[in-house]
Formats: sequence, structure tokens, C-alpha cells
Amino acid sequence: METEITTEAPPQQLGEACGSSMSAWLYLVRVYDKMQRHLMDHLDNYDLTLAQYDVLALLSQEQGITQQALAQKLLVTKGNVCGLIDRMSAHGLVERRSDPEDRRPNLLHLTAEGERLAKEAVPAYSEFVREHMSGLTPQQLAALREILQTLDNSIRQH
Amino acid sequence: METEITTEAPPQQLGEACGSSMSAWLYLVRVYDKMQRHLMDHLDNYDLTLAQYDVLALLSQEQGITQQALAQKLLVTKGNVCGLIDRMSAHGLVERRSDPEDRRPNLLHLTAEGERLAKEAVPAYSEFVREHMSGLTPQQLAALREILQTLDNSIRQH
DNA sequence: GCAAAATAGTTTATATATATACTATAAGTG
DNA sequence: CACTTATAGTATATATATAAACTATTTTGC
Repeated sequence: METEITTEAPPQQLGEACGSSMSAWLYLVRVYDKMQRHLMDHLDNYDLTLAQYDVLALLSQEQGITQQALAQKLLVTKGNVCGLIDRMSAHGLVERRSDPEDRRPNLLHLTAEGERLAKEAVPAYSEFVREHMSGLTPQQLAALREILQTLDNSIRQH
Repeated sequence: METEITTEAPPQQLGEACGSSMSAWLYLVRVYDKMQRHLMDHLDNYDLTLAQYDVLALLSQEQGITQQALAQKLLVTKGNVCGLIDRMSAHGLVERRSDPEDRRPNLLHLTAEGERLAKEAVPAYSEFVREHMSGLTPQQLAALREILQTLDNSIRQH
């Protein structure tokens, strides 16, 4: 994958008079976008997309969950999960099993190939994130996490 | 738009043993997702998507730029911009004008309707962001911005 | 027990987004 | 001037993502 997009350009608007809330928000968007792009490039080594990695990582923690449950964990729609599982099962990473007790749900399991890939990709992903945030001191990391946690809780009210 | 997705569920993995880098990153993703969802709902009042809002806001600052230039500012591909402008121009918000000096580029301009919408939607968007980040103190906002700026710069190296 | 409601998946239409290949035009070089 | 290269935009195939409509089951309430 040879990306057409460069994130090296100086961020627009970011230094301008746009209020401290907006400025913080624009930096958050910028960091998110840049990081996602790097992660996408990284996952390309495993022939995985970001969405597919998320499925793989979740299933490697907890197999046999339904598509509905997976959708809730990933915060996406069940229709989206349906398509994701279609593609991943076509690639031999995941399989749908039926529940003898209840014929509605599909119970999701990793294939042997999916397990193998997860064992390789999940730790590499963690290490990749760790490396890319190593420009922050432990104090900055802790502060970032705490502020984002506060923000997460306060947004919940709106 | 009646969203099927709830972000109120307790964040998975976030409290677990996943390292301080990963934990901060997962909170960043969570805040980003939640905020984007709220912004999407908000923009629904103007019949705008997030991508279309970005185009509108940029063009309201600087008209007559090319699709290529717009793509670079938005950090997306020119193919993506082509489709976005197709849809926005079908909705009467934007128009493509030709450059008499160079017949390749399209110079993008807001229509009267686009201008009107931008005048309404852009300040409302800023206010919306400000409100949703009002759970943080000015000190926290400043710290967040500074840490994210540091992170942005340090990611650039990788 | 049976009709209504809830739950699980799938499908469809639409909007993003990428990479890639293609067309048209312009610029540079011999 | 002709040939190559670069630039701007478009078209196509694929992958996400949503909302909404649909099917198939199960559960609930009378």
C-alpha cells in the first residue's frame, strides 16, 4: 500500500485563534488520523484492515460471542459486523457456528489460521502503539490518560 | 437519524493491564469516536455529513482552491474529494469553475446557499465543540493541547 | 396456546475512503 | 517542435460504515 497522503504538512488552523477547546480538539483529531494511518500501514504486513484487526483482537480474547455482542463491543452496527465477518470468513480467519439452544445467533470463533495470526498481530500492535507514543514521558502519558478519561465521562452527560 | 449505537457501555479493556501507552491510546480513540458521533448527530440538523462539513468550513475560509489543494488540506485522496464535490454540488452547496489560464484544475466556490449554510453551521460547530469540552478546566485543556502537540511532533519522526 | 414484541442476522441504498488506472492538459528538455 | 514527465481530475474495484427494511426465530403476556 503506497499511500497518496502526507501528514507531514503543517497542521492548518491549529495555531490560529480558534479557542483552546477547538485547538485541543483539532490536535486530537490530527493525532488520531496520523496514528490510524500508521497503524493501517503496519497492519498491511498482516493483510489486515483496522476494522478486521479489531475483530481479530476481540475474538482472541473471547470466542463464541454473537455478532450482536461483537457489534456492541466495537460500537458499530450489526449490519457492519455482518459484512466484516463475511470478508474475514472468506479469508479463512473466522467461522460462524450455530447455537443448538437458539437458532438465531451465530457464535463466532477464530479458525486455526485466525488464532495464529492473532498471536502474532496483537502483541505487535501493542508494541507499535507503545513505540509511537514513546515521545511522551510517563508523566505526560498518565496526564493524557487522566484528562481523556475525565473528558470521556463529561461527554457522556450531553 | 436514529443511531443504533450506544457509547454509554463501560469501555472495554480500558481499565485492564495493557500498559499506560495503550490505555491512553484507547481513551483517545474512545473520546474521538464518541465526539464524532455527537458531531454527526449535530450536523444532521444542517443535512451535512462530517466530511461535507469539513469541505464547507474550509471553502468558507478560502474559495477558489483546486480539488487537489482541498484534498491536501483535508488529508484525503483527490478521488475522495472528487466524489464529495459531486455530492455537494448536487445538493447545491458548491460549484466547480474553470480556470481560463489552465484547463486542468477545477476552482471550487461556495454557492449562495453554501455561503449561507457555512455562516450558520461553522459557528454552531465551534460552539458545539466548546460545550462538549467544557468538562475540562482551562488548565486541563491547555495540558491536553500541549501533550497532543508533543505527541503529534514525535509521531512525525516514525 | 397464541398473538405481539423482542432479538439475531441479512440485505439494500447511500456516503465515505483508499489504491489504481485512466484521460486531458501543461511544462520541461532534447 | 516532439517526447517525456508532471499535474488535475475522473472512473473503478474494494472495504468500511450507517440507517432502514426484511426474515427467522424466540420470548412474553394474556
